[in-house]
Amino acid sequence: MASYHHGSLRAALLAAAETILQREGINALTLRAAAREAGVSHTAPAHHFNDLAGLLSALAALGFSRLHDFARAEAGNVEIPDQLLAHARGYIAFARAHPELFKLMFRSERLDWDHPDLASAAAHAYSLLTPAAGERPAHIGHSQDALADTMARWSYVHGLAMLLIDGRLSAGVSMSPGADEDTLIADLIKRLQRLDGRGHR
Amino acid sequence: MASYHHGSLRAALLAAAETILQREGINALTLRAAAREAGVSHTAPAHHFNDLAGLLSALAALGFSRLHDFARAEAGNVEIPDQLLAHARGYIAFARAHPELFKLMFRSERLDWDHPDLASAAAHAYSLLTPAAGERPAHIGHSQDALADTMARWSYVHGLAMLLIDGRLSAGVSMSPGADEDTLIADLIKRLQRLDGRGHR
DNA sequence: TGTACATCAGTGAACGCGCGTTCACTGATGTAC
DNA sequence: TGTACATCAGTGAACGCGCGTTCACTGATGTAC
Repeated sequence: MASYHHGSLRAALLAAAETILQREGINALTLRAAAREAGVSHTAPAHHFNDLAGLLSALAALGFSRLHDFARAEAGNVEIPDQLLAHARGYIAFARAHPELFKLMFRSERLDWDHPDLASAAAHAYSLLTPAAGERPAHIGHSQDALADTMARWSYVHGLAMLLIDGRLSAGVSMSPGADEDTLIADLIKRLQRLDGRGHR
Repeated sequence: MASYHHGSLRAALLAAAETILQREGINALTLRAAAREAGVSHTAPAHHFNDLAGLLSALAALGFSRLHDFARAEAGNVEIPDQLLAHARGYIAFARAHPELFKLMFRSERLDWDHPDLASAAAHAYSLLTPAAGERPAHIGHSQDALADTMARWSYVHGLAMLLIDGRLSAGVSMSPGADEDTLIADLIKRLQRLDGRGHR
């Protein structure tokens, strides 16, 4: 353990990076800071991640995979028609549990989307929001409609998550004193269902 | 003009900052870079904005005021019941026209929300999304419902804007070859109306 | 109308800081034979 | 089972860079009398 070689420095650096992210925010997250936090020389990270974008991208990939797990966990014991809402609850829960990590995942200018790990982890997480084949009547299941539904769902859930963790909803809009925040959020998530379908029903 | 005093350096620095933002992104926007772009010594900006957060906050305030103008312009000749959709169209149009500025406006960790200009400009812009008093029947116009409606609207429009300018919708979700992007976006904006009201109608 | 003086706006040299990167290195591990 | 050697993982000193900040300054403007 106290040997010259660390053994699992890559994982240790990712954990250190997440610690810094939570404690000091994204601007304090540098290659040198991650090395310091992991107790290792400041040139070591370059052996595992080429540069800062590599480290941030790996951390974001880890975030997307954890987002997926949150959504799946929430949908575990739920019946098929309610899975969409469960996934949305998981999405919001993840954003509130890991706000800095969530924000990093959408700082596109600092991530390298050519990293296959990142791209596939993100696609995997978002596949949970696309309408399942059996979820709606077959005759209106055109791929164009499914695409629009996916975009609408993703926009709503993502926007809600962003504004919640930015404190813009509870700060900018003055909360009524008697309002239960969790109840309000649960109500907002339920509205997600209304976005589906091209027609005005 | 070639005098020692600039005369309108504050405005010139804001314009220079916006140029840098568009050209090189938010990470390149520093006090020194703004001074360079404006052709002025690198200590000059401190006379107008205390520090970088001051400059960024002033620029964000300018962005919120422009966002408000976009939304109002779109709603100019539109009848009352359609004003909400017009405001949403303006919101999306602004985000697409000034993507970097829009992103800066939501980089909360780099802005100073204690600056009164910023807080009021943001509140002014967002007042356009809150349900107007006469917009809905009085007997269901409880303030709690109005708050939830505002949050739902804001979440959806904001999420859509964010994902659009990040290229995540057209990149992550593969666009159908024949799909007209503008038509799709117009359809998505129309769905905003369905979010209103607490009940399931 | 003039004069004195305070204030404002911008300059330019200098500083210390943390950053990423380069470089020659050292110790541990794996592999060919 | 041993030996030689290549490769891998991490070290530590040194570098140049752009940054924000401080400081003494200078030129222009406004104001009191």
